Amino acid sequence: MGEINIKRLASELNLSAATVSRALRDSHEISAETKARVMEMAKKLNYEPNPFASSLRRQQSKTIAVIVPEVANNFFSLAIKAIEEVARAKDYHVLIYQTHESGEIEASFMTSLLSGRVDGVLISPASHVANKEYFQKVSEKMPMVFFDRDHADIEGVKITTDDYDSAYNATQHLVDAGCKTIGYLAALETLTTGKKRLQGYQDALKNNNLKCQPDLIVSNCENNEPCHSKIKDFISQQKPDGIISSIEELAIPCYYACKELHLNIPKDLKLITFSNLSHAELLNPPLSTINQPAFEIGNEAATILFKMFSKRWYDPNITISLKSNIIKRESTRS
Amino acid sequence: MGEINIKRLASELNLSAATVSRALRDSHEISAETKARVMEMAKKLNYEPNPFASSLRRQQSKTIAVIVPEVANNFFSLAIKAIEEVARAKDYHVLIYQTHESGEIEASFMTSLLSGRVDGVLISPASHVANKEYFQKVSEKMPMVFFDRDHADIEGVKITTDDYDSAYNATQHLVDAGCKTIGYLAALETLTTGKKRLQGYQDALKNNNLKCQPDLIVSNCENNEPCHSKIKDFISQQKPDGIISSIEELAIPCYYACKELHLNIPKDLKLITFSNLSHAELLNPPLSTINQPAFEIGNEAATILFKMFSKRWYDPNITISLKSNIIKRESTRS
DNA sequence: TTTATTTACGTAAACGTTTACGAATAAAGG
DNA sequence: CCTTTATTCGTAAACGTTTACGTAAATAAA
Repeated sequence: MGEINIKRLASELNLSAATVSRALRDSHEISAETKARVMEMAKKLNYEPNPFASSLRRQQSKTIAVIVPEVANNFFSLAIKAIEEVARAKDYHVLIYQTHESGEIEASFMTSLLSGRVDGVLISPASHVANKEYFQKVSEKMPMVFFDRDHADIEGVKITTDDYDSAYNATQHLVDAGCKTIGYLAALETLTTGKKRLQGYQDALKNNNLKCQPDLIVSNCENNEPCHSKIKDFISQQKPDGIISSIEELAIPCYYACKELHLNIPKDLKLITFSNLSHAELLNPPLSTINQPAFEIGNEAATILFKMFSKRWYDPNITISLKSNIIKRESTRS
Repeated sequence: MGEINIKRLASELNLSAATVSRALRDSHEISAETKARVMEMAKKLNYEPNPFASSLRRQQSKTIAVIVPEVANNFFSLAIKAIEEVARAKDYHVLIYQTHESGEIEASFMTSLLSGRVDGVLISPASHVANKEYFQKVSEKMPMVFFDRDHADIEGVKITTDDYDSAYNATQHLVDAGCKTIGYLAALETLTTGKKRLQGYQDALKNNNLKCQPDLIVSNCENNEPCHSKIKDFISQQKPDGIISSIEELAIPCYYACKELHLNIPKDLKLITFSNLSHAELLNPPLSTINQPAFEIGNEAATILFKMFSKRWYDPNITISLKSNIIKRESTRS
């Protein structure tokens, strides 16, 4: 029977395609009676307008892109959940891209978006950064919002958390719990996010007159396998009595390392981590966490993006910081 | 300076748009020399072909849709991770839709896909089912693959796990551990997935000559808040010494309920659950799980979808079952 | 040499919408 | 009565590609 398009729909109704188009878009130029006829016939024939023709003509895609390092991550999956909900409410579609922390992949995605495939971008940049100039290019062409992660040297709208404060407070919490030798598991070091967390940790140490030795900081530890032994070595050699982990993925190995080293959490070693683990309460021992408002970040970022679409947002260079929530549990009990 | 399109690119090169288009697509009709010139200029001008014009003309979108109940879920986020990777390798784009278990939302997404916005669909259907006829409509129009969840009365390509066997084996495991009164936390009851799990549980009980009372089955428990008290009431009233949970979301409340009821896992109550919790090992006590190969399911589903695109897949009605992995931990120790 | 074939490119139509412009009718104003 | 304005719809161009078809030149076959 062939596909049903607006011309066929129009001819069924003895109308022009223009009139049908306008009726479907509820234009004031069309009489109520005609609109009703069009709607009815459209429903009857299961007419679905071709989005590509529409996007081509109108120069807008009704689609946004979400670029994240990984989907399978407690934080990002929650943020995506929120973003999809906001988009759906606006009848927008959501394209998902994973960079796997690669700057090259990120660059390839971003430049492909220059084609106009999307009306806007929500991005949490990869930690392995390549060139960065594509950020500029994309944001010149369409609204773009950074969420959670960002680069200090790139302007734009950014939704982050209070990374400095929460790292500072978490470290202070360890100090208050009696820790004297506090290790830091670093990550995202190329990003503002990671830098601020590290700075919060270091400043907290200084303000408590605790030494801030470089060998208390474990870096370059974001791949999986070597990570565990690196952390285990760190614990057995430096013998920290407290650890703050800048990402969840580095805190989990601590549990295993402590088991293997027969160290008790929190007696021998107290542990707190940035995390969106939903069951931290049920771990053995319950894990103290710096909980980022992942859903709220996604929600806020998407909401602002849509405001930018409708020109109800004017500040092209602002950072909005949402508060993280430190939840003290058994793993940092003094 | 205006947007750079194929016509401008062509005029820069003193070529026709047709030649440029063919060169960019590496057509044999174009000389190597011309191709090189075109490529160079395209790169120089940062030319990105308009995907809508291309999709409109070629009648294909280079995009697939993934419809899931939730993104923020250990299972689905892993599956999506795999799907995105497969899609990226094929230069395809991935649209994400969340149904929140609503059949109406699902129906609305599916019918909107009839517009041709995507070349194929990967779907894990909502548990609250509405009409179902849209499954037929969509699969008539484009390749579609069910993953994890499916409806028995709908034909199609389905990638599932061995729900019956794994539920049976998990129940048997509880029996072997000495359980006599084994409760079942039901979910997904409208789906084949849920029915098979329940059947596996029931058959295992029968084959072990254990009574299979209806009041050992907790149903309609997929919303969050009422769920906890329902499970707590169930445990305190029916006093099961073993529980198998058909989804992770129902197992977690058991931990809290047992705490509140001062019951010890596994001494008073043994617990095993379908789950993709990555840190089940670290829970208190470590949780026995029926681990579904989420990544592999996503990978397999996406791979088959692409085979369907290229007509290298012929069976329109087949169910491929991947094996789940039962991991016995402290929570079911006898 | 003539004819057939291949190579390399151009012309123009097509994909299915949307919208600027125009026109016809009806209503209102003078 | 004529003129203006509002209402409602149609015509045709435009969005940026792709591709069927045609063609000129070069090469091969005869």
